[in-house]
Amino acid sequence: MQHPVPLDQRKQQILKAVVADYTRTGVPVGSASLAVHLATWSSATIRNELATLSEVGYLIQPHTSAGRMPSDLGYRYYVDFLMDEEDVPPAVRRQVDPFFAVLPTGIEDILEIAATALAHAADAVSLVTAPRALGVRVKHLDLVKLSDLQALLVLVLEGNLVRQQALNLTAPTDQGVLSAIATGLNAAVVGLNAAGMSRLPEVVGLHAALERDLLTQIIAFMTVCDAQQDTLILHDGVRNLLHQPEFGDVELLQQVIEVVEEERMLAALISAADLDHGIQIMIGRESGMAELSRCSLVLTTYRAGAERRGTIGVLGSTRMAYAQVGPRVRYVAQRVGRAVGRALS
Amino acid sequence: MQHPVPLDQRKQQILKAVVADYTRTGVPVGSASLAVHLATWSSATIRNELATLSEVGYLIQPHTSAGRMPSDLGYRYYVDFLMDEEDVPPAVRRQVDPFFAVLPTGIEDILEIAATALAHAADAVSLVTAPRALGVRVKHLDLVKLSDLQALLVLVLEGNLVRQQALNLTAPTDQGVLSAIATGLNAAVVGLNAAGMSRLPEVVGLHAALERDLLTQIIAFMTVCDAQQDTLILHDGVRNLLHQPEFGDVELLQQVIEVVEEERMLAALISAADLDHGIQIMIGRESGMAELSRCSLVLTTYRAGAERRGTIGVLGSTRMAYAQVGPRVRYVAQRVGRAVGRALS
DNA sequence: GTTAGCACTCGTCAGGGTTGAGTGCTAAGC
DNA sequence: GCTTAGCACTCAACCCTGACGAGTGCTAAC
Repeated sequence: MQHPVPLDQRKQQILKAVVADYTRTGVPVGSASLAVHLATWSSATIRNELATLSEVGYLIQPHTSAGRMPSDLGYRYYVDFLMDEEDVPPAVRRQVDPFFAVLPTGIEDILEIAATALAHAADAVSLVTAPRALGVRVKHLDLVKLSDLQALLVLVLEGNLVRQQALNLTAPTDQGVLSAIATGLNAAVVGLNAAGMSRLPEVVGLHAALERDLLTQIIAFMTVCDAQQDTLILHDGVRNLLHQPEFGDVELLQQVIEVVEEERMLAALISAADLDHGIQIMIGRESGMAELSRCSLVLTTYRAGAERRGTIGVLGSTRMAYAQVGPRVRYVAQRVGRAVGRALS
Repeated sequence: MQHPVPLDQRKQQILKAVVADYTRTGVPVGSASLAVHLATWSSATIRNELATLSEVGYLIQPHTSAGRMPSDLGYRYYVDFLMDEEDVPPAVRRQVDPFFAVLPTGIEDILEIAATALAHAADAVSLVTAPRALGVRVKHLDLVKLSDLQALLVLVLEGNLVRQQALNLTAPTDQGVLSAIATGLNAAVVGLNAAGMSRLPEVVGLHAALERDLLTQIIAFMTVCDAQQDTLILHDGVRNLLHQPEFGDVELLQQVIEVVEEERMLAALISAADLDHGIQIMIGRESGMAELSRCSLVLTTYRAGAERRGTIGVLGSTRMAYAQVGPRVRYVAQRVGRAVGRALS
C-alpha cells in the first residue's frame, strides 16, 4: 500500500461523514446534507474541502452536478484511520448463537451452518473454507470388505475428520484377514502423516505383500485428501446482494455470482488474502479481480484446536458498513472456531 | 390434471410453433412470423386460430397489440402431447462425461459434480438430493477413543455411506476395551437397521452396561442419519438464470434465489414431485409456490445400486427448452446413478 | 479563513408525438 | 364454409423536449 495523502482534522471528519452517509443511503452525498450533520461549518466550506478530497482521489463524483462518494482509496483511508468499529449488537448475537447451539456431527455441517449464520449476520455473501489439515496425522484406520477384490478404507484423521476410499486388493481376501491387517497397520501408522508413512520400514509378516500394497494406496489417498481440503469453499447469501441498489444492474450481478459459484476463483481470491493481521479488508479493485471491482471482501481466520485454521469472511458491495461487518465476521469466526474445535475434540 | 381441451391438427401445429418460437426468442410471437414457418396458411388464418387458442387458455397476450406466448396450460399441452424430445447432442455429452471420468471418493463429491454438470448441460439451476437410505443397514462399525469419557463412533452403512458421531462414555474406558466392544457389537448388529437394533436381545458379558448404553446412542444416531439424508439438497447454476431476459427484473430473481438458497423450501418442492413416471415436469404455478410462478421444474430420479434413489433435476424459466432439458436431465441422472452405484459398490 | 450569494451544469422525470408490430373484423374469393 | 386480403385500430417502445432541482464552482464580502 502506498503512503496515503495525510488529511487534516476537518478533512478527516468530512470524509468520515461522507462514508457514513453514502453507506446508509447509497446516493452520492452533497455539501448541504453534510452541513446538517457537521453543523460546525457551512455548506460552502464543506464544498471547498470536498473539492480537495476529490483532487487527492479520496472522493469521486459521478457527474459534475452530483454529490460525492468515496473512492476505493477513500474507503481505504476510512478503514485504516477513521473507522470506529461497532460492537456486535445483541440482536445479531441472538440471531447467530442459535445456529451453533445445536451441535452438528461433522465439520462440513458446522461450516455450512457458519456460512448461513454469517450471511445473515453480515447481510452479504459469506465464504467459508474448511480448516486446513495439511499433513494431518492418522488416528485410526479400518478396512471393510466390499467385494473379493475391493476393500473400503475408513480413515479417522487427527481432528476426527473421517475419510473413506475404496482400495483394490491384489488377491481375494476375507474380512478376517482385512481386520488383522488393519490392526497391524494401526499399530504402525497411528500418529503419522503421509510423509511419515512413506518413510516406514519395510513390512514383514504373513500378509506383507498385501499390506505393502494397501499402504501405498493409503499414502496416495492421504495426499489427495490434503490437496482437496484446500479447495472446499462454501458460500451462502447470494440473495443478500439482490436488494442492494448497486446490483440493480444485472450485468454486474452476473459477474459477481459467476465468481462466487466458481470455486477456483474463490480459492484464488482467498489465498491472495494476507491474513496475518487478524482481519483483512480488500476494497474494490484491491482484490485484483476485475469482476469484483464494485465489491469488497472482509476476511479473517478461525482457529480450531491446535492452530488448525480456516478462512471465513464475506463478499459484499464496496458500500458495505465496514464498521459493523468486521466485528461480525470476527464474532462468527470465533464461534466457528469454538464449534470446530469442540467437534475435533 | 384436468382433461385438456382437444385441439385439431392445425391448432396443434400452431401451438407447437408458438412454443418453439417463443422459447427461442423470448418475445411474444405474432401471426406474421408464424406464417413464415407454417407457409401452408396465411397470417390471417393463423390469427383466427391464435384467437381460439387464447380463448381456451393455451396462449396469453401481454397486451392487445402484442403477439402470443404460451400459458402454463399451453406448455402443459405442449409437453404432454406435442413435444418431440431431442437427443442429447454429442457436444453436451462431451461436456458432461469428463465430470464423471475422475472417480471421486465420496457420495457427496459425486453429487456436487452432478450439480455442476447438470447446471452446465441444462443451462439452468440444478438440484440434486442425496440417495435416500432410509432404514439402511449397518455394514461395519468401529469405536475410536477421543478422551476418557468420549469415543468416536464410525459407522459404515450399507452402500458404503460413512457416518461419524461422538458418543459419551459412562466411565473412563481405554481403546482396548472399545475395540473389544466394537468387535462384539459388529457381530451383533451387522445387517440390521435402526429398527432391527432396537429389537436385539439383552446384552450380557463383561462390559454389558457400557455396551447397552452405547447401543442406545448408536440407535439414536442412526435415526438422526435417516432423517438428515432427506434434507441434503445441492444446487448449482444460479448464474444461468441471469442471462435470461425474464429475470432482468431483479425482484423476480430475488424471489427465485431465495427459494433456491433455502433448503427447506427446496425439500418441500422436491417431495411434492410425483416421480413414479420417469420424469416430472412442473410448469409455472403447478409447483404451487408463488415465488416460482415464472419457473418450471424438470425432475427425475436416479437409481443407485439396489433401488436406492435420489432426485435430480433443474429449475429454470418457464420458457425453457423442454424438449432438450428432459433428455439432458435423464442423461445426467443416468451418469450419477452409475457413479453412485459404483462408489457404493 | 469562512461564508452568503449566484450563475451554471446536468441527471431525472413527466408529457407528448411518432413509429411499428400486431391485432380483430369485414368482405371478397375459392 | 373455409380462407385470405385489406384496413382500421391498439398500444408498448422510443425519442424529443422542457421543467425541475440537487449540487457544484466561483466570487466577493465579512
